Amino acid sequence: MGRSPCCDENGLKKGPWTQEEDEKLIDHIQKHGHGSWRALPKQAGLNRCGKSCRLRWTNYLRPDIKRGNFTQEEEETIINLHSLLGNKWSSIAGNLPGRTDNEIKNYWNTHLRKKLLQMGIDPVTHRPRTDHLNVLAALPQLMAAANFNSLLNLNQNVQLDATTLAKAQLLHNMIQVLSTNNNNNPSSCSSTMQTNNNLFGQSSYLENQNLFGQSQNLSQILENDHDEHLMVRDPLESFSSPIQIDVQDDHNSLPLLVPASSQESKQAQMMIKNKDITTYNHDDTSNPSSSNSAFTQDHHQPWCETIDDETSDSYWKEIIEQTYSEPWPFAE
DNA sequence: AAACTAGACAACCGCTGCTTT
DNA sequence: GAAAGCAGCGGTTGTCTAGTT
Repeated sequence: MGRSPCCDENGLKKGPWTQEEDEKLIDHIQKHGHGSWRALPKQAGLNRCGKSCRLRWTNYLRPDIKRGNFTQEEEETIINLHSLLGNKWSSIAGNLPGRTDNEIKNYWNTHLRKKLLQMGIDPVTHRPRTDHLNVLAALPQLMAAANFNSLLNLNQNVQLDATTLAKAQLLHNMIQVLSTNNNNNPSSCSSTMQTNNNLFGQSSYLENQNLFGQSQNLSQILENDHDEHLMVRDPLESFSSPIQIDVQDDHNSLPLLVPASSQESKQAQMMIKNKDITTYNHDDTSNPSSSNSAFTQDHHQPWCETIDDETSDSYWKEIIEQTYSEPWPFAE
């Protein structure tokens, strides 16, 4: 497709538009429509390329453009759609009347992306960040209080090398944190969750995405009993009882931001394509496979795969070093 | 008051896909 | 079927402004 860019032509003005240029463009389009963008500048008496005119019109001068701050509803829609569509800004903009792809893209990059990062959510995958610095942000204080000696005592009858022991201890403490947050006091959850609540006024996103993402991150040690609670098998189960975590089935919660399966993702994209976004509801009880159980059983699979792939020694070395703020004590 | 920095957003650039010739 | 033309998309850059030192 060999074609030289239209803006290669010499002498055409670039940069910010003046009011006079805006008026010329608006006047011409109101009278004649834009027709061929390539031909428009000449017809309108503008020393610009057609591309520049099109962008100026679609992103700024169009009369149906909505100005002003994004509402919370719009924010949620963008995040939701972004989790389904990725950086398909024009598709996202198609579901937000009055907003342009450029505006949404800018808003994402300057606001929403940061918000998600602060919440410990990867803005690309819409899953808990895997850099474990954030995932484990709440751990250090608890780790300090952890009774490592008791673990050693408990392990006296088991042959474990130091590395395995450290891994087990870390998992053990992570589960303690998770079970504490869930069993004792829902309001005393991690700061990450509180941040999330502040953003959306609801906690469901994080309950689905982050907290249980963490639980399911430990897939090798968890067992889902397919009811409304998760049976957490402690990695050191020979030394302690399984921990039960209650899962609130909040029907008033926001829809899941990430489809439970690739099939569901396709379904969502189809609906968006058909401008039927409002009908996309993960909690559709008429279809059991799309209910929350889909999340708890299927959705976590990629996340588990991730952790499975990362259970190398280097991965653990990094986690343990960061958690204990000490050098890896088991260097080869 | 000047210099510097960071955030926000408008605009540009290069590429892609569709349509036309 | 190939080449050319075009509009649109997404990533990136440039510019402006407000806040900080």
